[in-house]
Amino acid sequence: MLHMKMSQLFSRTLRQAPAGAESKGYEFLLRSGFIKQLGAGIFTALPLGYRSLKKIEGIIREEMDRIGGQEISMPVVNPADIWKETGRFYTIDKELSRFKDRVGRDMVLAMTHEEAVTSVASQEIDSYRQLPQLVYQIQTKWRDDPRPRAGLIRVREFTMKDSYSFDADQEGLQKQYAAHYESYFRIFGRCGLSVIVVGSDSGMMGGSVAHEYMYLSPIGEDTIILCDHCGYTANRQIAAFAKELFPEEMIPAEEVATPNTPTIESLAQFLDIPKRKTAKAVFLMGTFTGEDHEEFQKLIIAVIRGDLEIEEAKLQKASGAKDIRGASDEEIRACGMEPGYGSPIGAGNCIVVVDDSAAGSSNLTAGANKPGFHMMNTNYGRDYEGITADIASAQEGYSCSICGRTLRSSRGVEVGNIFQLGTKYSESLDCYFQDVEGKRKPVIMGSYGIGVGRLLACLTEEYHDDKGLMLPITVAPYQVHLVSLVKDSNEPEKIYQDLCDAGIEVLYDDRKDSPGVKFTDAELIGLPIQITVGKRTLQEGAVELSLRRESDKHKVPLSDVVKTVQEKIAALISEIHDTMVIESL
RNA sequence: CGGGGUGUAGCCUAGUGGCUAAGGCGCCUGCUUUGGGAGCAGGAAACCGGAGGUUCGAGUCCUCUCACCCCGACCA
Repeated sequence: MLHMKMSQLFSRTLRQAPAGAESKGYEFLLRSGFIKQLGAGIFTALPLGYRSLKKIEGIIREEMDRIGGQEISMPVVNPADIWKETGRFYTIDKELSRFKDRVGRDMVLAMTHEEAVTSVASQEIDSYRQLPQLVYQIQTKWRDDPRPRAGLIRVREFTMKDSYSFDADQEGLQKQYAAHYESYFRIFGRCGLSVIVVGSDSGMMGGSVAHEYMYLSPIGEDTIILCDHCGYTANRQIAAFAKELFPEEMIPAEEVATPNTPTIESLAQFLDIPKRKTAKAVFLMGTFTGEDHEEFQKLIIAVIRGDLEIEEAKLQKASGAKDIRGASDEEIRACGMEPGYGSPIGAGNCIVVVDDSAAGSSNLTAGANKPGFHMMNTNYGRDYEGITADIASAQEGYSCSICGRTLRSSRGVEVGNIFQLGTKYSESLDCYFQDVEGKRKPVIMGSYGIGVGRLLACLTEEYHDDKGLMLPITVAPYQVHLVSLVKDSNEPEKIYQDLCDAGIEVLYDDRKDSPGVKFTDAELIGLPIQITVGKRTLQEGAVELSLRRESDKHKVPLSDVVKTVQEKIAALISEIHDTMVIESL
């Protein structure tokens, strides 16, 4: 339906914000009657909110179709078999919800659809002639997140656009990846959301190259590291930075009494040395999955120079652990080390990961694994061994690894991501094709997601004032809010019909409420164009037209209403298109 | 999963262990009113999250439990 009378609208506006609406965007989504919460991280989209979501989905469809996507719909409930075959049934923790059907078969609620799509592709694709392929869907996902929060930003049930590319070779994947890279800028641009793209960790998806699209906002849960000079951007989970190393001539290690110095801070102070002359050992318990899918736990010792901090996502990747958590004192002692005075020197059965800051700097003071004692002048390679990797957390103020300038950090919300999956899923689910020479090869895949509800949530954070929402015309539930302040006249009804007949999307406030109520609601819902039909102007044969984002009203003769509105709509749309920034890979 | 908090009508809130649980917004009826959340009159709507317990008596105290929110852990 293009139009709606407010007297008929299913939802209603709230004068007061329900308790628990932390952010403004979320508060207005609730107050304007866009959404309603049903449970933790579970929401109903009411008519207005659903219309906005469908607008966003419409933009996504157009842009996916533009790069050759074919829309499909895959089931939310999957047989667990395919998830067992890829191993994710075992490697993903409680976030993946499982249940048994009546016969006792293991089932899962799909949190993403790599398994399902690869399974179907394996049956459809046999030849290089059928490649490349791109399919997408806009489908419900369930992820039993340990902590939903922030309204629609982080929910358990949500709608996601997920697309999957299938290619015969790496070049093909690159091409589809690049197409998505650009397409996403068009999608977010058309919605009116400015985003930045950052390099990211591939997390549970596996694969190598990945990017995230970030809406920069203090409410974001991710930390982004940026270099304003050379344009380097990355999620902190993988962000690199330039580390200064301090190699020296190695000198013999020496035990030294250091009472009451369980922290780097206290140790450096006690010995009167800079923190960078120390090696910090952080102990974590890693959960690993063996060949037979059996889980086991192993202590991980992460060694890093004392002036830096560990980035757990990097450590997890470097150690190969499926999960990582802080180790208890007992667990540390069980491997022969002393909490607060620990180091990998003489460590028992555990995995040692050494940050290159510690490996590349000499004569560092590390724990002696004896309460109250440290070892001075320890050296990687001589006194202990381990995997070396970058496991340090990038911080604001550090130096850019590319250009050397100072890095900045910002908070961001991930609204989209693109992954180069490679052959992880095609190999495990037997999705092979024959190439020109008749050779059997696994299909090379990519996977690409956009959170639709999260995108709307970000838009409401970006587009509001103290009175309510002011969504861009491309995503607002309706284009025009027609407010009638007159009775005993059928002129508003006529205007309403004329606008509808012209294909304009109108929300018509035909209620018997007072002007104040109507104006306030119009501001709260915040449709981009408002037409007010009042007694005075009507006597002059005119109505008033205003834009939500501006305060001034313009008189428009009755005969010009449709035309003027059409012009305004066109202007607002082209304004969004004109300010769109599209980046290429 | 750890820490903290909140559950009283659709929404926001009040309610020393003591009569029939109170108010505002919203809702219904009637009249009045129509350029910024109107007025008057009348009305409907709550087993006070749930279960136990203490007590002559529990919305109020105790125990357990459930739900939701916030911080952290976690997370595409």
